[in-house]
Amino acid sequence: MVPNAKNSKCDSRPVRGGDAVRRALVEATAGALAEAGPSAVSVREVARVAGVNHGQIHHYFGGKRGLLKAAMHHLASIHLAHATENSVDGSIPRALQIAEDPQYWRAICQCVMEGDLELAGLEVEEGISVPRRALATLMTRLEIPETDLDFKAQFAAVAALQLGWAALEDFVLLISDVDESEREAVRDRVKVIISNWFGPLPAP
Amino acid sequence: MVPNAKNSKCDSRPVRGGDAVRRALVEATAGALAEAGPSAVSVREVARVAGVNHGQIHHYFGGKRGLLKAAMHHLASIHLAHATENSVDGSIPRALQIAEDPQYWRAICQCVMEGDLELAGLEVEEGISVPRRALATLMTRLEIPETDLDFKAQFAAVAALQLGWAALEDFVLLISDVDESEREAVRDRVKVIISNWFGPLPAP
DNA sequence: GCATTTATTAGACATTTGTCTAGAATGATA
DNA sequence: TATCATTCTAGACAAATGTCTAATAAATGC
Repeated sequence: MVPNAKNSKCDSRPVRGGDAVRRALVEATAGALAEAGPSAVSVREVARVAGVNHGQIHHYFGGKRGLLKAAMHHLASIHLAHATENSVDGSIPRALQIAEDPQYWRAICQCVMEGDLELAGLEVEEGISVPRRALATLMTRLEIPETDLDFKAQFAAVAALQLGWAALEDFVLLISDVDESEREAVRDRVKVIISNWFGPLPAP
Repeated sequence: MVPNAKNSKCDSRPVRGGDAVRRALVEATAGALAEAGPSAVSVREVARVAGVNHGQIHHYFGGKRGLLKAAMHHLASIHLAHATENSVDGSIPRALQIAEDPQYWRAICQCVMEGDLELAGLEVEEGISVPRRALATLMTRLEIPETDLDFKAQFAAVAALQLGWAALEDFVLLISDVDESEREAVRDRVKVIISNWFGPLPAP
């Protein structure tokens, strides 16, 4: 990675002050986490792009693990804010809203693929993870019995589709022979496929 | 990872002889590649589970990069053998046959997510990668014009579904609230969803 | 049996990693 | 101004990594 990165607000002047340092580190970590996965995050590299001395990580987060958790929590709270905000304004909330927060979902996929389920499942609210909450909402809304295996398979399929899309969009478009000029159109059509998956939802 | 692994045929007696060493290293690497991604592969660890001195890697493969390429090539050739063998016995070949070689597709996903497209796209035959070949077959079989964006979107969606499934099956089942006893049934239903994606295919 | 090639081993080497610390700089408070 | 807590810096440290090599062991060809 080039030392002269495109992250961090200024790059020339180092970041100062407790909150600013915390924020810069968390944001830089979140980016690296979604980009390359937890094990590939280097605390020294993260500190460099955040414009901060690497010793600060131990000071503010206790170590790499604490920094990763803080970054994941940061991404999850952003996503949760988007999700609730979307459901407030009248629009029907869909199964998972992966197209919205690709960084969050990419980070989840990275953690899962590295086997770090603790990190991937950290985004809980009242004991329930974010995707699990979407499932529960959808099932009550559609009045599905809890043991309907057909529905569970449908949900699992659409979850796999959306996670796969979030994590591998570029590659999927590549093997589908979609060039740059067609990307937007194809992406929109895939969104439609996902939206229509369960048919029209009844109003709450 | 525990040093006393479950890999390698014997574990007690070290592997000897050029071909045997090569094979043991490639197989151990393929496993680690699918499990944790290229950057997480340690040549020393791989040599240990293969029952081989780590110096052999430089001797037989020139270094880590060569070993990774050999492992990817190994997985791709297995998959290609399965694919052609399947299309011979009369059954209709489907878009991608991801459920068949999860190790291969997991490895592909790992490479893509780390940004190592060279490694992910190495599985070429006559200049065309494996997934790209599936696309071409399907399009000629269904007589789809090359510029049909709706079809490309359908193909991209099913590719994302299958890749996402291969890479994240455990996690998807987890968030879908599928417990151990339901796994097999749900998995079968998802296979059906994929098989019926493009409707019945005309005979070749 | 001897010579030559191949296979194998153990280790050196530089680099990178995460952790932790002693001390300097900074800022607030009294 | 003097005191104190916070913030920040530079670096030490052990562990792990990929690369490469000199030396030994084994096998092969004559």
